[in-house]
Amino acid sequence: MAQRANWQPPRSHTGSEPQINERAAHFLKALIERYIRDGQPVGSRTLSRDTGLDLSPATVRNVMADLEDMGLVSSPHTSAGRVPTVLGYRVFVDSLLTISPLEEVDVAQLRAEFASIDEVTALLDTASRMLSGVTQLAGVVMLPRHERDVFRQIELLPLTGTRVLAILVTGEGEVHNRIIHTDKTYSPAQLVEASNVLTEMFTGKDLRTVRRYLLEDIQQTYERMDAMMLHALQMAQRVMECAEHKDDLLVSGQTNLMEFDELASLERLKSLFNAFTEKREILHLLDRCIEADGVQIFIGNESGYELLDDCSLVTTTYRVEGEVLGVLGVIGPTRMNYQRVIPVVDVTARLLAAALKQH
Amino acid sequence: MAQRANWQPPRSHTGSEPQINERAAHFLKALIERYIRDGQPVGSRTLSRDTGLDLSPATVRNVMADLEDMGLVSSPHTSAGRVPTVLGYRVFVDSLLTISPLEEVDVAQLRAEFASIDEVTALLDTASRMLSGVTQLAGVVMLPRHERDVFRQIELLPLTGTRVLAILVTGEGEVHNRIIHTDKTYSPAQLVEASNVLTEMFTGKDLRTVRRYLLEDIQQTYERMDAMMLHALQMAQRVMECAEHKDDLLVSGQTNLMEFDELASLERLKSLFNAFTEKREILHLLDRCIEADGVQIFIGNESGYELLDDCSLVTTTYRVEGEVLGVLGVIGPTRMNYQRVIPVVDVTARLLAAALKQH
DNA sequence: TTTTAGCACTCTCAACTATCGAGTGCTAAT
DNA sequence: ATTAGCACTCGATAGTTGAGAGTGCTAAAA
Repeated sequence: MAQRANWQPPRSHTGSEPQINERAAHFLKALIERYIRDGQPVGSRTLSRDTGLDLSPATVRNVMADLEDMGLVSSPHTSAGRVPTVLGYRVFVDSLLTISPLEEVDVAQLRAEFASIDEVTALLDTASRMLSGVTQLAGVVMLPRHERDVFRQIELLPLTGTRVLAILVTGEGEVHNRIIHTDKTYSPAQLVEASNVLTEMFTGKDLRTVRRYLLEDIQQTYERMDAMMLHALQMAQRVMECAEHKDDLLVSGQTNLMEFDELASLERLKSLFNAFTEKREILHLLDRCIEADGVQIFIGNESGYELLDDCSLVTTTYRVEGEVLGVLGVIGPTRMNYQRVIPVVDVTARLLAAALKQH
Repeated sequence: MAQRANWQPPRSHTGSEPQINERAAHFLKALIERYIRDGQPVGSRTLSRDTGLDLSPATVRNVMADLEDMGLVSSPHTSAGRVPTVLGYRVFVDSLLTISPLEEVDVAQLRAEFASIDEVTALLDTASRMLSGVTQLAGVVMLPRHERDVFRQIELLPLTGTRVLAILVTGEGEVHNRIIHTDKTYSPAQLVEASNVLTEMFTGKDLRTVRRYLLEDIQQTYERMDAMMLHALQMAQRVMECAEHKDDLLVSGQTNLMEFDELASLERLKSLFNAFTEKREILHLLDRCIEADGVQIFIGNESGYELLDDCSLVTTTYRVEGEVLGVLGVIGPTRMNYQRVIPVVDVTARLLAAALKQH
């Protein structure tokens, strides 16, 4: 039940896809599946043997020539077999792929892994490890946006000088802390009072509301406030500034990518690994997936990021009660086992969502 | 002043080092310096040209044969030049190396980088990036142990069920938070009271003292306590359990290591990178450096960790007021520029210590 | 006794060649 | 529409060769 992949085949990606007849499609599918398995260009002889259809290599060659004209396959050189192009993968993934859901036992095992975990960050971390562990690719998890988190309590503690440590507790036990600079020094008692004022004022509201209030309403009621209040709100503003940009990226299993010879160039790997530590570019890319419904796939250069040229990205959102919390997925070579990866990503997102919901 | 390297040459590492005469030492030094520069085996012709001494290649060859007998150099094959062995590097590093302190302008620049930073973790992160940036190797920073941190405040917040969010503030604005499970549910008011009791009880004491109290004294005064108190202390125990093992590792610039051909094998890199993400082994190794005074160096297999076989580790401790806080350093290929790396590690540790002292 | 020149020798590296095999495109026959 | 046949292309592999770098040894020179 839970693990049925909600995969929508006919969502075309780069405009319209080439029209191919049934037999050609059959061969394309066979070719890509074979290529994904072996990583070797596939020749006409192999293909004529492989497919159920009883056709001679010569016939297959004719079909392949057609597929090549359509830009779905290409040959590395004259006397090698054919290899799928990005467009070929696209067609494969959009309309040829047969997704079989994960075994219920596997799902149960994954679910159990989540069950023993308490903290949100630990859950996300587990999800990322799970993705990379199961697929043997790199797993990525974009942390939930905190927009919708519920303000719960704020604590202000004096440090040396004009520095104040602010601790913001949201939702079910998320702690954000930050050091802010104030224009004057406050006594511990003053800070306690400010904390109390703010906590009372905002408890139970979500952060978006709080932020809006701080930015807009504060202007209007400006004159009517006493000094204490004003200072408290100014500090709150500083704190919220940071809570905004807290969304971050968890990556695991990077080193799995070293196993694939299509990525084996050190230069490639280096830029890829740098991207994983910089996180910025990957975050941008994942941000673009946040609106999509269901599993989304970027193949090769479709992402627009040169460093992912020989890679594919399979993502989906995870959500609680309809609200999108974040994006997770895997990054691997274009030649990855989509048939398996897609349901894994799908299920992981569902399980993560279910686990998060309990909090 | 601050940047004078406190490098103690005659600290022998693996027992006694071979006795070599002055001329041989001179050649060994020249050979290693050359090899570090070019990465190519060094031949007798080159060496006779390079060194100030006016000796023919033939003479150099005799000396090299001696050095080879002593196990200080080796030749990859008959007709290649010589390459330093681990033992050769050891001698070089222990007694041949001339350390020149960093330029004052460079030091000032690094100092400035630290100056603008507030939070402790950010400082450590900067140190790590600094190390990798300046040396073009991988920088590692072991986080300070929290043993000596001062207990400042504890906050207990109820979550769903019997879960309680504990927030512990130590020193100047370090926040540790953890979810603990209790045996029964507490009302918010009860938790507030417990927080107050604990905060009053422990504020100003260092964590080690607090922990000792929790483990020992608690037994003795057991009967005389009221229920509230007992519960509070039990929770405190749980919290302290975690604060102990919080010491962690920051790594940056891993990808720099991909540039070195001696590490270019994917297998090697993979195990190295895994070690960086696992952190466990590296932490163990750094732990062993914590007692040493001044810069410490592990060359090749000296570390005992197979995965560092072709690597060297240059570390030093950073301390505030005599108290060792942690260890930092760089990891790079055995063929690294020790002459430059050693002062960089040394200075970074001093600057970091100075920056930390301000808190 | 130390240093050096000379020389034969070893080994790597790069370039070149030959060969094999896989796979193709095209054409003509089925 | 499909297939067999055939010439052709290209990559991979192995073997060959020559150049170059560097060595160890020996005998002569300092």
